[in-house]
Amino acid sequence: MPKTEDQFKEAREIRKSEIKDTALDLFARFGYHSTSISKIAKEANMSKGLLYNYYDGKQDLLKDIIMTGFKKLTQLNNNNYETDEDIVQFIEKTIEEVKASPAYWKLYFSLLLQPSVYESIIKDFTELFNNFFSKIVGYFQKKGVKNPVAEVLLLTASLDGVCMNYVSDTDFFPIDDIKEIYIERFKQTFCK
Amino acid sequence: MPKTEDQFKEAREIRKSEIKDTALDLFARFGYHSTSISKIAKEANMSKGLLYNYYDGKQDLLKDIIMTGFKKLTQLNNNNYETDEDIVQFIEKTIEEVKASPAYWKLYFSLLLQPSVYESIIKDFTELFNNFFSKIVGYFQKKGVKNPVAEVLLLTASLDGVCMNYVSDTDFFPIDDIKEIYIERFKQTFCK
Amino acid sequence: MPKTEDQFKEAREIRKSEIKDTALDLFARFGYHSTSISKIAKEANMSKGLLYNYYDGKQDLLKDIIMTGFKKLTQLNNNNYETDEDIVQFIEKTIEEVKASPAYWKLYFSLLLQPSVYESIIKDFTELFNNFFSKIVGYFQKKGVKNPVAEVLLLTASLDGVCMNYVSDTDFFPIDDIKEIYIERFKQTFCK
Amino acid sequence: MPKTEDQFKEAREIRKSEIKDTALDLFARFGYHSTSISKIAKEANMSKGLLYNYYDGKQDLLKDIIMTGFKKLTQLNNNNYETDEDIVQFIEKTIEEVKASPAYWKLYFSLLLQPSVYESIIKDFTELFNNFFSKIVGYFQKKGVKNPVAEVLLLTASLDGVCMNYVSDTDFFPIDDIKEIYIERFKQTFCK
DNA sequence: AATGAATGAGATTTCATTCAT
DNA sequence: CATGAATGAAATCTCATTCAT
Repeated sequence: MPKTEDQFKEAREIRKSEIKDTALDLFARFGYHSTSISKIAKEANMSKGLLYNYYDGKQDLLKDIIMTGFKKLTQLNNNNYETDEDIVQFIEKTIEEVKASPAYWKLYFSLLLQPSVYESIIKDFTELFNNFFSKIVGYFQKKGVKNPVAEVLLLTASLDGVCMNYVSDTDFFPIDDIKEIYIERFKQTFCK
Repeated sequence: MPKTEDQFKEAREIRKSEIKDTALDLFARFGYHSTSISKIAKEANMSKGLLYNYYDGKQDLLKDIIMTGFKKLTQLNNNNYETDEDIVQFIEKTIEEVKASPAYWKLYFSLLLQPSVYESIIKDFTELFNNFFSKIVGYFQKKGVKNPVAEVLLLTASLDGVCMNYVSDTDFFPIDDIKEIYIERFKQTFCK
Repeated sequence: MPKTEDQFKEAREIRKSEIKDTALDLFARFGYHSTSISKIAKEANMSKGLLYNYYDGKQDLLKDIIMTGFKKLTQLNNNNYETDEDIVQFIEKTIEEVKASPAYWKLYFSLLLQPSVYESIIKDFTELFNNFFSKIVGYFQKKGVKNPVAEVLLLTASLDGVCMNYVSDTDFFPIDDIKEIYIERFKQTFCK
Repeated sequence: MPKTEDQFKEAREIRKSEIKDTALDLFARFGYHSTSISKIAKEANMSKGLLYNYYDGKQDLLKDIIMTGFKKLTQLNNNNYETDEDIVQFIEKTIEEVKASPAYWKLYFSLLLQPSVYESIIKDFTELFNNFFSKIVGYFQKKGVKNPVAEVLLLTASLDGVCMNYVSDTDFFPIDDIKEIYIERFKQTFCK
């Protein structure tokens, strides 16, 4: 008896998830360029051919991995950056997210400075970031700081650095202590 | 008149510098993996064969590039991190250095999370960093902060993030404004 | 009520015809090698698996396409090449046949010079052609021409050329005008 | 002692010719699609990699083969189609050319009806043909025939057919006899 | 009868590295 | 010192065919 269309679709999604998980793991551990399609297929216990049944190629697979994580992220944030509490929550959630998926963020950061790989993927990210950016600039404007744009960039850049250092060596980097200090200092500076 | 041995050596070093400069430029622009030896040789106006006369291979070339920058860095710092002024100077010098050689630091950050490429190179960096690290922990201990190690890591991670964002888009990122804010805030927090 | 064996057979033949039509269209438009089994199956609204239920493979499908057209052709001709009128009719019918099934003949000509594809198929064609050939040689012998074999080959080769040019660009090539001229000239030359 | 630039260039051209000759032979014998790069490299006694040093790929190689033959062709013709003798010479030269390079023309005809392969290459051919076409239409106009365009197309199509049949089986097809008949008939019809 | 997942062989292509000159 | 031809291993990708359901 042949499977129904829905059954096929579901099985397909499951299989794609397996591939994505495997690939993400390898990409994060060995780097995108040093991970071959063959390696991914072997690790996922399937033939190379089948992988190409699911994805158009390595870039396409990468894109799906990045986008899947990215969608999860957009669902996470309430996208409100008005009160002090909103900002603090944003910082906390960001760090929690990185703690939850260090492999994903390791991949993300490893691609950031590789235009040849990243450019084809980055568009949606930029859009999301710009949206978030303008909102949070508004927050700092209300605070009356001298240079709100620079203020936002310093905030996000610092967070980037913290997250990047964490994913680079999760066992060593005391992310929770640092989160605490960082938030404490943020409150001291902006929430009197 | 035949050249002396020293003259030979010097000429050789000059040629190696040319190669390094070319390669660094290409690595930073297109990424390490997307830059072929052929491209480097062509861009440096020499044959592939000659390039292999100077370097044992792509990795070896990369290592020399990274190490050359690294030596310059060690000469830069006075390696004293005791007074407030020392720390502020460290921050300033770091940012000035990144402004002076954005290509180098772009390459550096792009490799940071690619163990397969970086591992062979990173040892000396770690050593330098550890040396610096323990000294600066001392500074924060004297300040009486609760968690000096986390404090140092937050400082260096933030700086990392700022520098990485700057090299990722030097035209857009207002590094000077951010430096100013960052140092100002550092003084407010730690130098009363 | 279950279907009779004949009904089964007929339904099967209809399905095979659908496949053949689809495949012929694709082969003619994109070429045999550039048309994948997947594409044919999709275009024919069936699964690859089912297609393999009807045909043993790509070559087998091609063979059936070629043979079906070939059978139609044999039924068309009365196979009599004795009078002037017979030859003229042969020319006319050939051209009409090509006008009726340009896709088929495009495929045919595109395969003619690709032995690796065609060899397995060509045998029956050769046989038919030889049969036709000897008969038409007789016609020219009776006409008393010097080299009847060459005469037949020139006739068939010219027709080949005309047909090939027509199927290569049906919209542009004025096949009817050319047919008219060709027959007129044939009559002038051989039917005094 | 390193070779001079000219020596390299010359050696390169020789090597490219070897590759082209080998590939043309294989393409003509087995067809373009059924001939792999590996096979060409093996037959030419070189590694696949080296072949890619000379050509960007299979299509590029094909293009060079076709274009090389095409240039030879343009040099051949005096490009004058005014007198009866001009046309007769054109016919003769065409056939002589096909006799001289049957493999080339087999390849040419085998590609004619394969748009997926040919399209990228055909432009220059079309241009040449159009140039020739308009000139020869003029010839038939002066002859006062009813439909000069159709007349030219019939002529070229017939020649195509003759040539194609010849290259399809050079041993069997009596090209010289046919040429003689064809020219004789042409004279009878148009040169009174 | 019917599906599309799965395979595997082989095709094209890339490129760090070596080598003859 | 200097060249670019040459290699070979490995990467990406394709697709006719088989198979479990």
